[in-house]
Amino acid sequence: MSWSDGERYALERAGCAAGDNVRVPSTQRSSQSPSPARRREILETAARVFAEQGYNATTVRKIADEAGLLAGSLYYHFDSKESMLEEILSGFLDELWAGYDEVLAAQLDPKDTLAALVTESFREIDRHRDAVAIYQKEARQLAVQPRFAFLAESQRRFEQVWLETLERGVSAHAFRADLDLRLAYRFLRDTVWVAASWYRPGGGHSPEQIARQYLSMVLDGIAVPG
Amino acid sequence: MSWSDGERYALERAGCAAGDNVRVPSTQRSSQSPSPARRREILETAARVFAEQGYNATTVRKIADEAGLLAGSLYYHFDSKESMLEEILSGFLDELWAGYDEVLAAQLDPKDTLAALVTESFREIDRHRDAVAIYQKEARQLAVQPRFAFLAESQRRFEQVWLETLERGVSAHAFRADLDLRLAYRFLRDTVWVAASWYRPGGGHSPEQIARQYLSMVLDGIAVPG
Amino acid sequence: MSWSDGERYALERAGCAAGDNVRVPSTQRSSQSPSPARRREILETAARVFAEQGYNATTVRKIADEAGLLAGSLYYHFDSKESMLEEILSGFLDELWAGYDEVLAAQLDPKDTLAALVTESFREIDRHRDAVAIYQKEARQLAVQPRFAFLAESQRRFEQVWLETLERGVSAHAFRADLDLRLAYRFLRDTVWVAASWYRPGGGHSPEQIARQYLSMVLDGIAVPG
Amino acid sequence: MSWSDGERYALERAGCAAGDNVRVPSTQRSSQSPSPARRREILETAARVFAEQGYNATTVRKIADEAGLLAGSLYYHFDSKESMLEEILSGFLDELWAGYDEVLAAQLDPKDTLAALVTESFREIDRHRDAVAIYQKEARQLAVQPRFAFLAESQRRFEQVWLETLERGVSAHAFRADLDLRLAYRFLRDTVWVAASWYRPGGGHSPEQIARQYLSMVLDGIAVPG
DNA sequence: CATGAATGAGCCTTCATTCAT
DNA sequence: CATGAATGAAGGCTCATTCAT
Repeated sequence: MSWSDGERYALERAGCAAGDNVRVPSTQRSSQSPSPARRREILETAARVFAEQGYNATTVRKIADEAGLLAGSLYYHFDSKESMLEEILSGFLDELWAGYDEVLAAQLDPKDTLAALVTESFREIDRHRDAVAIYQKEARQLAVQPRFAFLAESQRRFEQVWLETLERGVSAHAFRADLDLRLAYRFLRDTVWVAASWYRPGGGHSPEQIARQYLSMVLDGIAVPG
Repeated sequence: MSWSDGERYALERAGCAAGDNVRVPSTQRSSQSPSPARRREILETAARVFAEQGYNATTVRKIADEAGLLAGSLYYHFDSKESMLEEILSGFLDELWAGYDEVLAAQLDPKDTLAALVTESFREIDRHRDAVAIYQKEARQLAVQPRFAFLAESQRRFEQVWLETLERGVSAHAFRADLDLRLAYRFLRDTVWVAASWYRPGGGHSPEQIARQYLSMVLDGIAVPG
Repeated sequence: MSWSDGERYALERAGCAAGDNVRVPSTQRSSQSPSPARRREILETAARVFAEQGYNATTVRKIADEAGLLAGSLYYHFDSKESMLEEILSGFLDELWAGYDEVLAAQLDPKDTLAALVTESFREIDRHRDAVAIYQKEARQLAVQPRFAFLAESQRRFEQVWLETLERGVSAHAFRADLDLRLAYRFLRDTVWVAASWYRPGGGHSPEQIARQYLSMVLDGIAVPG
Repeated sequence: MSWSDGERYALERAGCAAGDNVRVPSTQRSSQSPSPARRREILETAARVFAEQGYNATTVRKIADEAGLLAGSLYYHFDSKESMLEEILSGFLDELWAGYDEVLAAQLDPKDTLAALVTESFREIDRHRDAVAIYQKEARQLAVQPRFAFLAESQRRFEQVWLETLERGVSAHAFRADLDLRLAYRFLRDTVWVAASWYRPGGGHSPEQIARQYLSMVLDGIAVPG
């Protein structure tokens, strides 16, 4: 398998200019504007603990301990445990969609689009490992709550983007015609995102390297053999 | 892609004679001796709710409600919420290993072994959908507890079996030689098990059909072309 | 001043057959039906403590202590601290309106109606002293909450009943024509209900005796006529 | 009913020279020396919010918000939330007693004294509406605390003054001899002060007008004399 | 077998208060 | 004078678990 220009484009893309976001974050600094540094620090701590122990199993005390303050003090920065979760997830999704939108705007051919999306996904896993892990574990249950409706919306758009790409690929004879596309979509989606459960940033493989390997396995499976 | 004898063997296997279990369940009828029927009924209810809402988010009262008794009454049948979880997971793993062991005992060639393992996995997903979903979500955190050491042990053996199969396949020139085998292992493992998160028993596709599709995607990716 | 038949009717009325209630209590035993005895016991304790210390200043621990159980155990009987408050207040208002409705149904002349209403009020103070005290102190702030809308509704009907009685009395030349009726209404209303703040059941005066004295002052004044 | 000289005296009295205070306020400028203007502004805000929401239900942050500073900044001006309350209540009582003392010093006859006291009370309601409302709601619970002993002391003196006036009136055949004086005292006291719960300064009626109406009802009753 | 009632530990959250800047 | 950030003590509530009946 050799890399097309499109794939190269995707794999080399470095900057992440914000495209049109999927949603406007409802938590734009809950009315106050406390020091963003401390705030982000706490949020990253929360994300890590949520990812490690699960959202429900995580106590705010634990977060506070790890962040070096008392449980009550968290509430100076955040409205609630849930609002931390919301901010973590929406922050991740916003960036993800910024990346995806840029890929889509490039109007690559189906195979290159798929490669670029996969690569972008691994980049997001690299950048938001904790958020992705949380997302994997909690999204299904959260999505039914009005507050987390943006998760459901994101899932919907996600499916649409990937399915369209697959369909375009089938039409263009880039992907096998005998695929059950919904199954293939799930296969791809899970295959990529579950990686967050074992991926460790800075662990020998760059996101791009992993993406390349995954693509090699995945693509040569669903591509029309040549 | 055509099906080898080994694959056919795997796909047709119906019975599930218990092979040598990985572990002896410590919870064989927690000291009382209630009607096994009611007991299983409750356990299945618990599994369903655990799978739907997550173990932590599930209250013992919710289980009781769905099973048609009061929360306190559960403790006649089970020692604790945790012991229900343990029984659910160990029951699933015991059956899984019974299936795997039978496959391994057949000493098929690498490609057929892999096919048979994948097929067996989808059969277990079909039979223990809730348990698999719970396993996916909770195993990592549970495995560190002594009580759930059998999870870690199972994971270890799981990795060993799959890696060996892959290695044998590379040696036999059945699988591509340029694979990062650990990556390929994770890829396979996740790809198969995550299916539990969307699979619905009796939903148009039999486990064997899904297995075949997955194998088609996966195998033609990792198989040596040509 | 001598007592008319109507007043005598009011003062002698003993039984309290439930007329048409103002509202259906939304808290009809929150889905369970735990022993009504213990439930009422706790509720009376809560009412007493609320009346003594104020609703906000009362901790559920305090209620539990006084009722002889642990704080958490209250939640077996009640959904929340607020639901106890609701039940206390609605129970009182339901009985009050049962009494008022019976008085109104008797279609007495204005002066007798007023006397009967005042007497009935003192009877309710006697029976629901704590509830009345709570009502006095908290109603204004509670009434704006949807959950306690029945308070506002009751106040509205209350004002209507009393104002009508006063107006009929003025028309019938039973009450002075030079009164500011809204002022007189408030005067009467407060005068009667504030008594709950100092009234002690079984303290020498029966509700009927106190009602008689109050009526004497309200109707005829404290000054020596002439 | 016509107005005696004494009543006229009472109704026309405008100035409010401070007589001998009941107590020396312990909070005279809590150790700092901030601008008295800002201080009073904050105190009035606090009084308003206390009156609206109740002392316990009022957060120090709410006061700060309404006063246009941060919660912590209040502590530059005041020692504590409680000290604000104390200052509000003592300020009101000091002025009230200044007025009462002046009335008493005039040595009017019982009926005129009573009229003057009532009128003075309505004037205080007009001037210190919030403080009176707070007093009504919180005094009972506060009075037991050493810090608020001045409330109990004031109540004691209050009762003494009114009871004496009533007794003098009965002796002088100005008031009915068949009254239960303690009951009459409570009747009068409540009747007057509860008005604070609905009185709105600048709402059509001057304090003197309301006082006149109340006196008319209290002294002569609402019934047409027979 | 099941219920009703209670326990007690722990959770999220609130809030008066402090204090360095 | 005021702010930003934190403290620490409660407070309301949940929930797994127990146990007499």
